[in-house]
Amino acid sequence: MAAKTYSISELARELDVTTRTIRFYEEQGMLTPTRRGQERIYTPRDRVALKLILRGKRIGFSLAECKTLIELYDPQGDNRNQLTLMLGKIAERRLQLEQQLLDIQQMQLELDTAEERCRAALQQIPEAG
Amino acid sequence: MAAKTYSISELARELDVTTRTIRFYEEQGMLTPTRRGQERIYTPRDRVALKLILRGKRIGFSLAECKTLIELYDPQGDNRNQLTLMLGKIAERRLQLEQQLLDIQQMQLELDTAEERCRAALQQIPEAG
DNA sequence: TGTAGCGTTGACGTTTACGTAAGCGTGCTG
DNA sequence: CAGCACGCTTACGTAAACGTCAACGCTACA
Repeated sequence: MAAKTYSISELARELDVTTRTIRFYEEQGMLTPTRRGQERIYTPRDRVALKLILRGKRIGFSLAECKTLIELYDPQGDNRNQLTLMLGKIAERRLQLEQQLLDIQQMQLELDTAEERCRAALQQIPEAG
Repeated sequence: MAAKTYSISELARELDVTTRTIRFYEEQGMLTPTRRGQERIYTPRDRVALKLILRGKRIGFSLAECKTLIELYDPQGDNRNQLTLMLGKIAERRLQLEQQLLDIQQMQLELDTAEERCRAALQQIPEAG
């Protein structure tokens, strides 16, 4: 059974990006859809890669960093060195993610106090019109 | 007692950015140090603002977004509309942070399986030299 | 048959976030 | 007093991440 495939505009609609963006990611070697003639055909695997990219971007990774995320996902590891390198990259990412968690928690705290200040200030205003 | 102040290079060293970057943030209206002649003098408040910017950047906020973070921190709220607007912005940020938490958790899971695959593959390799 | 929708390939434009270099003043210090 | 560290402004350069045409090909369909 042939797995489902997607057109570029299907993917674009579903994941809320432009087709230009998808083609750009391909230019950068982050996606490698097959072709039917000229037309790009995307597999579920391509779709996953694209989602990885977008998720990475949401937490501020550069496209280059997203690319390594895809490499982590792809089972390309064949020799010992590659694999050890890969484990290193993974550990690096973990550290980065943990820093981001701290940053987010810190920001949430700051939003708490900001909101408190706002509400307090609103209390001070009798009943503005 | 006058609070501590900082020179631009002190801040740069401590927070690991270039002086160029600090001046750039000022150009963008995100920092407003006082002057002693030409020289910029930074207060602890400026330092906090800078830290907010850097933290924001680490989790992928644009400088424009970081600027609103600073506004949230600054008690500039004086009239009712401003304050209500501010509360809206705060709520927005919260949603964004929660999405980022989800993204990070998801990535951590993916790193888990990536690491597992790596280790499994390493087991397969007898004892490469 | 034309026109609307989907796809393609260039190629140039734009915004963001700084880097880099030139040229200058200030203040210590060997 | 030469040189170095530190600071300033002005201004051009640049990499990343797309946006925005232009010009074209297929297919369906009213």
